[in-house]
Amino acid sequence: MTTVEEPARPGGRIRDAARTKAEILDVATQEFARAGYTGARVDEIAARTRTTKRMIYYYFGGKEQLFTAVLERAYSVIRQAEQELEVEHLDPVAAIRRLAELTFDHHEAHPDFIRLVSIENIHEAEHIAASEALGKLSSPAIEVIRRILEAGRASGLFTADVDAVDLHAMISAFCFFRVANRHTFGALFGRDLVAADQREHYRNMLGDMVIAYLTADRSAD
Amino acid sequence: MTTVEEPARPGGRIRDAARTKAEILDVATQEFARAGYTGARVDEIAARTRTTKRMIYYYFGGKEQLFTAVLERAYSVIRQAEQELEVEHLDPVAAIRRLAELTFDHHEAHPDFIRLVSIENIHEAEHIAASEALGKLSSPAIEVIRRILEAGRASGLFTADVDAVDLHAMISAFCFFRVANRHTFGALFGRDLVAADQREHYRNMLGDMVIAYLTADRSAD
DNA sequence: AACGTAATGTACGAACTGGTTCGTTAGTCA
DNA sequence: TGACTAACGAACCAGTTCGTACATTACGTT
Repeated sequence: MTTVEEPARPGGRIRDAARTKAEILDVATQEFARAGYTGARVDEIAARTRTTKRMIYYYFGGKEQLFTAVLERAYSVIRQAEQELEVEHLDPVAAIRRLAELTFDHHEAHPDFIRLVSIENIHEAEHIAASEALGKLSSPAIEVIRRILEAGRASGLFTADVDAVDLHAMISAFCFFRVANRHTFGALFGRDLVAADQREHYRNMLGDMVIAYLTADRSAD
Repeated sequence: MTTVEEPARPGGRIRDAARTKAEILDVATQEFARAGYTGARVDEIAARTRTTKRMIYYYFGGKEQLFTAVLERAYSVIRQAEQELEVEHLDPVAAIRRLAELTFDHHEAHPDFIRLVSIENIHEAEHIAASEALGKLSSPAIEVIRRILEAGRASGLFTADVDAVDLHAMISAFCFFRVANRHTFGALFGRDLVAADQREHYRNMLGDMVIAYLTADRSAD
């Protein structure tokens, strides 16, 4: 992730707290994502690092806190990406579609993050709850959605009175499922949801779905 | 799940292979869903059974095969529920909405199954792949969807040329996400997607979304 | 240059965990 | 009724895993 590649000074150990910490986090992210929280091995993480297991306990305290730190950094990467949303200049329909596509792309580009979230849910989000950094700090994307929805309603393009968090859930659900359940879905239905030649198809499907929902005539219900 | 409660004959051990196997599967389902594959403890499963760890190895061979057996039975429960779909007499719009609601209800009613699927995806569906019973045997729900879509297109109600498997993915994504990611979503956005008083809201939202997608005017794109 | 502290490495141990060995009992069939 | 086998239980074992005690070294400061 944030790996700062430094030319490994040969012979003698180097002292670089920041690099050591970052390297541990990088490897830990991979290992936790690969095998789950319980399946991840502290020894394995240490072995794939230029430092030793001792340092994991020195810097993070233990396996549990290490996993929390991994989650915190993984979420901060997403937050950063969401900050860069520049959709104010677009019309509401295009803005929402753009937002959905960015979410789609981000999920596809970060399968490790998706796995970490799945794992954290198995553990009922206890690490997020224990984290001061992550607690109740909602995504800035919600604010963006809220403003787009407001503009869409004002201009009469959006018929429905949709909540921003709900719309975020709808978009995330589609993107998350496609990546997270790729394997069981593929095994059971013989279709790879993340196949490269299907990418545009599903990306359009998501946009169509969201726009259809927001602009649908709900009077017939 | 399929627990057959028998009055525990006091004193002396009883011999009932079927019941012992079923009881092991019941407890194993809970334990695997609770802690994940690696986190689940064979000793713990045995302890919560009226039999011993020896029997787990006697009947299933090992932890891996036990988990596979748990998955097989969990999926068979869903298959059975899907078989009972009676939507042929409904008009296409009502039929799709009905199907979506049944999926919604089933996911909500079986959170353990959702967790097992999440866990199996972390392990890249290797157990499903190793299972002869589950391999490439697609859900009967797909056939139902295909017939409804056909009728919908024929009557001119559905504008889009949507694939049955894709629509199944769309519906599942919403239902799955709501249950599977309940905890992280709740921690991050302060909203419980599975709260009882929000149930109707999300159930309607799913139906509206799917119908909007299927009946939308796609000519403007 | 001496020194103090942050950073690092080695070796080890106690508890746990999946799996097995060996022996026992209940039911059934000739 | 006696013997044969499926079903079962207790104890145990070998490998693993998180975590720590102790020793050591690099680097900034004075």
